[in-house]
Amino acid sequence: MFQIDNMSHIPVYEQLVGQVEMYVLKGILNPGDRLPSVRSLAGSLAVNPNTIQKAMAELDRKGIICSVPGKGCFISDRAGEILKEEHRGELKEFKEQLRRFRMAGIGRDEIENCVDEVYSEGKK
Amino acid sequence: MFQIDNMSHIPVYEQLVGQVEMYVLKGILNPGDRLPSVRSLAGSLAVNPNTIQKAMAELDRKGIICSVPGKGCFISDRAGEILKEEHRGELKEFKEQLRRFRMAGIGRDEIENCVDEVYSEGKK
DNA sequence: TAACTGTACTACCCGTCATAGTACAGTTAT
DNA sequence: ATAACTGTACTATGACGGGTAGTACAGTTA
Repeated sequence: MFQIDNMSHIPVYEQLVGQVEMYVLKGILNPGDRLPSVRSLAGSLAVNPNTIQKAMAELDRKGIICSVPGKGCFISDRAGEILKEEHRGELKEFKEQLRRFRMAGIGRDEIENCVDEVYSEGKK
Repeated sequence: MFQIDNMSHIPVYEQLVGQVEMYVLKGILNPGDRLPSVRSLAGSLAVNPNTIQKAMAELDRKGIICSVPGKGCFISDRAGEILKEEHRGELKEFKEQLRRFRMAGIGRDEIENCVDEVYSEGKK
């Protein structure tokens, strides 16, 4: 379910956070679902338990999961809601990227093509 | 002309690289233009000369500027061309971002609004 | 000659990422 | 109750990158 890219410049714990969030957005992980334990994840991913715990702590801090000592880590009820709100906030940064594209001479039609392509994926 | 945000998590030398590239794309810096010297920039920006030099080395490596010992650093003839090509390569990453937005429930209309807004800025 | 230019090099500080090992408290099944 | 799990906390260590500090060298220009 999870996989780590050791060659990536992105920290391992951030990769984990990102993958959990992605699975939540995709509906693969749903509220109440239990994540693998810190130690089992550390074993299967060949990563130090502390690194896994760091990812769990971050997810718990954001409200994506709910860590319960002795029981495990569970997807929070508001996980999807929180993530969607977070992405909405990234729209500002998105505009900055668009402005850079425009200055780089990338035409509006090229952008429109990308949007059309992505938002047509998986449609009937 | 240049300014550094010490509170940013982005390395100073990367901020400098980004600003030079931005000015090139905006047409404020043009081929042949001479950048302030390493030491004067270090002084005015209150940054170590080594940090400035690191930015210059990176810009020289990418072909954006041409460093000439004893004379100075000058905007390369192909600077604009190189930057536009670089941004074109980022279209793939742009699509990934779009997919994340779509999964986060951001509608196509919201994206279209952003595109329209950005590509309408500064138009007659 | 003097004052500039870019460049190279070493040394050091600091923060982050990751590992390693230990320990403690809560939960669950036997 | 015991054993085996669960999350959590803590210290110590090593590696790496960003940044500073200082020095030095070679090319350019007035």
